[in-house]
Amino acid sequence: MVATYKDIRRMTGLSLATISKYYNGGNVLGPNRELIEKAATALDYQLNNVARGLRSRRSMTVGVILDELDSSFNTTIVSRMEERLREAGYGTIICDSRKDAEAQADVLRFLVGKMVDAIVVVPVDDDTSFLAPARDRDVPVVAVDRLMPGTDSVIIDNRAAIASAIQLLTHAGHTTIGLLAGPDTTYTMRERRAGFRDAVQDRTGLLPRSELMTPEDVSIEGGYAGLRRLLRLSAPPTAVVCANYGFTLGATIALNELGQESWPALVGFDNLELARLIRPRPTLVTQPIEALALEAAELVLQRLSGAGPDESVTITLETTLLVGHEST
Amino acid sequence: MVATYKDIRRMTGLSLATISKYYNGGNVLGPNRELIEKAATALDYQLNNVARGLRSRRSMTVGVILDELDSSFNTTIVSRMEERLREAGYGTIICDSRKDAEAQADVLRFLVGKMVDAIVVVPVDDDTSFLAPARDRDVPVVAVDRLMPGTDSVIIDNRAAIASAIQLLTHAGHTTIGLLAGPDTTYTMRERRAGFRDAVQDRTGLLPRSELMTPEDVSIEGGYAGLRRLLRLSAPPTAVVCANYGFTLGATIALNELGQESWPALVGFDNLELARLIRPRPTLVTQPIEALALEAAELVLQRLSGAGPDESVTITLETTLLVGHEST
DNA sequence: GTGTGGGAGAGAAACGTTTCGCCAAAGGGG
DNA sequence: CCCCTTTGGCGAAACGTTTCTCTCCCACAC
Repeated sequence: MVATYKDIRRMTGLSLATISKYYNGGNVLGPNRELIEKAATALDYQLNNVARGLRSRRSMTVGVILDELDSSFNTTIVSRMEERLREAGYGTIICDSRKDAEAQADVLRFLVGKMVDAIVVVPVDDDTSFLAPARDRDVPVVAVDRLMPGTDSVIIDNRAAIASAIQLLTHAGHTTIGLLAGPDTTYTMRERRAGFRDAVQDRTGLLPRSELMTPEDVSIEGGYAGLRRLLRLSAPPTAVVCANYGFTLGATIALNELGQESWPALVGFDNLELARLIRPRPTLVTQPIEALALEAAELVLQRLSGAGPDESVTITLETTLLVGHEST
Repeated sequence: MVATYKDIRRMTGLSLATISKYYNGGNVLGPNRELIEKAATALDYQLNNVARGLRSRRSMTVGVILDELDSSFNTTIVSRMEERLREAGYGTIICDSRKDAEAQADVLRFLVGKMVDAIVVVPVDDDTSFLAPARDRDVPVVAVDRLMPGTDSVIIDNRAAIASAIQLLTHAGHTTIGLLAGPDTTYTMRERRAGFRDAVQDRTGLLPRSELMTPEDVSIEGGYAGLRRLLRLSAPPTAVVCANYGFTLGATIALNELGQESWPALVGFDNLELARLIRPRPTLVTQPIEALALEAAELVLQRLSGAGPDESVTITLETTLLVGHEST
């Protein structure tokens, strides 16, 4: 049988209220503290967080919904956030929505039913209606990597990120630049696409031709097919920007199957580790993923402590450009 | 205010016991069922799992401890397991021990304190003593990818995996084969090393020279340095087996920095996706990671349902060999 | 007609905490 | 020396479920 306050009461003669105070940082006299500590170790006592959660209306868990788990971006987010939240006493319940909006809604309900104190989400698209069950029950929600109206968000400056890539490429003399980006259904892709259009116009005075920036399937395959399509154009780009990590991988695979002489300059996204491995070594827009995770965690903790403004908060972080080898 | 059974009682005139029965699959008359359903939707009722957990002594959460989160092996494990467990109503609390035994012990205590119903662990080493708090409280533990005495385990047949690689290589005429493997501190590495030694002896009649199979740092860097060291030997191997994914990556990086003419045949581990990307395209020992995850999930659910034998269970899965391009 | 058994429901007691209201003693300022 | 506040502590009532024990009722077999 697992020990409870009652066992400690039996051993110490103190009341449950005093024991509770001890475990919650209240005022307890030194001798009584020692008594409780002795009893607790003798009984191998472990506080029952479920009972505590019932009374105090806090489960001390945070739900995290990811659009996919098999991406280094998301695993870094989870790893850092989990660490920070655990430090603060919160458990992290993870759910993979597999980029499926319906699954995402299910999962959110699941988490609300699990009485999580807050929810962090990397949403599959821009539709925020699935958050209703959380809102109804005043469960704070923080969106990561997506700007959601009326919701706290932690994002990166996608336009500036792309602009820095374009600046590098135009500086190196490129005038025809292609973009591998996904459809406009997610905030992130929309911003990167808009950032591309604006930056190209800014630098070259011309809007990029539409066939240079059609949307691709957000996947390695999409990047592969997209790069091949770009190079088959009658006036192919001399440089290509990949709007995320999957496109970068796919484009690199495509390049590897081509002769080296036809390689365009490539600017990719994310994942430093792989940069060492793949050829050509691309210039990379690197996101401050760990900082993103920590900001999200702090925002959650702030909301849980009841602090923070009434309106929703948006935190924007900047990327850095890691210049590669054969890309300019 | 969030609705409770009492609100449903007020609306239906039924007792709490009956309402509870309804939510737990007991016998409730049709009309009363409808009454409850109506009241529940009208009140937007959501069952409070914390209260339920207190009374029924089940938190409906499972803790998962990973030695690292940034590995495709582990993310696949988590993703599949989470999906299966959620299907069964369990939330998955994830913790990253970052390959640190002390952190792992902390995290286990943290999870036990969170009253998880079971724990799944990919342990950092062979020391099982950190599991004591779980054992003391009869929290079932399932180890993944490690054989732990006295603990349910789901593993792959590491010896057979390596043997299949050696068979392929010796069949192709290789007689001097190197191994990139980590130190003997984890079960997995020990098995793969032993499998290598046995298979080489089996096939060539000779034990492999010790300098062909010294331990490396388990990391991409270790694979990189290890491969270079092997090729600098006075009698270098004509083929190299990498005992895990990191070694495979590191060795491939090293190969890419060498002239293609000096490439040895390479057999690596895991990650199909990357196999498309890297050159030379290695032969890969592929583990049934999803099956591993599902077996682990089923084992957990079985233990949670009270079924299963008294002794600890070991489930062993087989790998397949995915023959690459330039590896034979 | 009389047991018997099970279905359906009710009341009340858990489950292990936190918290509310109350009290006694100690400390401090006038 | 008295009043007021603070400190440490106590008992009891929550928190929202599940579960134990009872009762009623009806069908069924004998």
